[in-house]
Amino acid sequence: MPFKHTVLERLMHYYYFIADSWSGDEAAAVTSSQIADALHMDDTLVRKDLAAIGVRGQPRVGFKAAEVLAAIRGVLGFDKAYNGVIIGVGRLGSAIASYGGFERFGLRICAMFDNDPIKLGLMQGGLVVLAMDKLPLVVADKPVRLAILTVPDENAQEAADQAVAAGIEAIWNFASPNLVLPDHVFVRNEHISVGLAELTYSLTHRDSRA
Amino acid sequence: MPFKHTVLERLMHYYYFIADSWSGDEAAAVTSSQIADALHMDDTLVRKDLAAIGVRGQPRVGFKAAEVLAAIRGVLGFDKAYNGVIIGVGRLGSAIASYGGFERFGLRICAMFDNDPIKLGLMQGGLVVLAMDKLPLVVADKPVRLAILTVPDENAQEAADQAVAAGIEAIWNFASPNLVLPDHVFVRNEHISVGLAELTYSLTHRDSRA
DNA sequence: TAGATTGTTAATCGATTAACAATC
DNA sequence: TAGATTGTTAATCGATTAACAATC
Repeated sequence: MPFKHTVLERLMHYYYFIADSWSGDEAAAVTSSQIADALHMDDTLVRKDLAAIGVRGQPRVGFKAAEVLAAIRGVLGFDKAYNGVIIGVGRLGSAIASYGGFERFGLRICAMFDNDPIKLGLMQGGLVVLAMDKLPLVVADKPVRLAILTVPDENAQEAADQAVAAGIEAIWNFASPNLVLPDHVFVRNEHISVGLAELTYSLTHRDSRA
Repeated sequence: MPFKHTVLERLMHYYYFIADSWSGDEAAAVTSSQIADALHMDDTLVRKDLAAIGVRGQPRVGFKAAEVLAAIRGVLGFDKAYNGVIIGVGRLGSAIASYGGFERFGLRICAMFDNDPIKLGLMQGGLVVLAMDKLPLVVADKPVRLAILTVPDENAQEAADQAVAAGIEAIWNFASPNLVLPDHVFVRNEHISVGLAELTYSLTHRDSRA
């Protein structure tokens, strides 16, 4: 069942809302309209989404919070462990390395790579910086499935090619260029400019609203 | 005309593709199918989008690249200047401060704020770090319309409230919590976990593909 | 039981694609 | 002119919402 991007987004929102408001009580229930109200959406859509991931509710009661959380973790893959590496130890790469929130979702950053000799060996968020030619070894050894790409734009394609050659299956691309890669490699682009476009658009057109 | 998010994304993609492949020749043209092929989409949709932002093409020739670029800049607001501030001088805030790519889209970062006394006065990307109580002065003085929020999750709501009280019109939220703010404030959430969800989902279900 | 909530079918809505006439 | 490409209407598709019977 190929989920569209927005469904994943919604599941993530459900997850945060339920996790945040959950007492920890195994039997605690949440209704589709509680979720819908909090997220400003239709309750039917919430039930559809939950049905799609195999959660059954109870009439007059709602859905067991613990069950919903577990189902979302399962579908999104948070209950499995993945190794990831960061390629490009600039400011952004360092910031991501020091972010501790990935483990909660099953992602473990296990190494950082950079070609700048000055950065080699440097500790960043508890990780040593290795030279790019060590990438294939590390990928094969752990094994590593995900590469987080935080290199300068002009190096993005080459670094991505090296990652794919090493056996990486998915790339989280924080550089601007759209990478040209084999179809079997999954790419998620995190271009900052898309968010920026939405913001400048809203600022430009806000006078005409309300 | 309230554009949906995805339309803005597409316009941004058109912009990058045309800007990258453009010779600089004022008369150079690009056809809807050139754009569509490069971006793996239908050429009719490209023409619809371009028509929606008021660009007229020429049969047998295509659309003038320079005209399309100018129209997109106009719609997205890249041709106007905005001041922005960064609130929260952690690693991510510093990384954003040192990113030089915003000016191209009309956004100028003009100050950074943090409550940690150790960070005050520190230079980051050419900007001095100021205490949060200076925020209203700076916002009113420049004036500043956008706040980039890179504080720890637990301080996000409070910092957002202060920004709104100071007169900020839009917030670019890099923290996890969904902010509760007045309707007139535009919020763009940049939760890292949405991208992460897409990646772990793709890694979990990749075996069943192809 | 009565009534709140789920689960599901049908209707609606909007966005994308197909078809094709108009244009240069 | 012939033919490539635009512009636009009609058809399709998929996603969201409405309606309501089933359930506990």
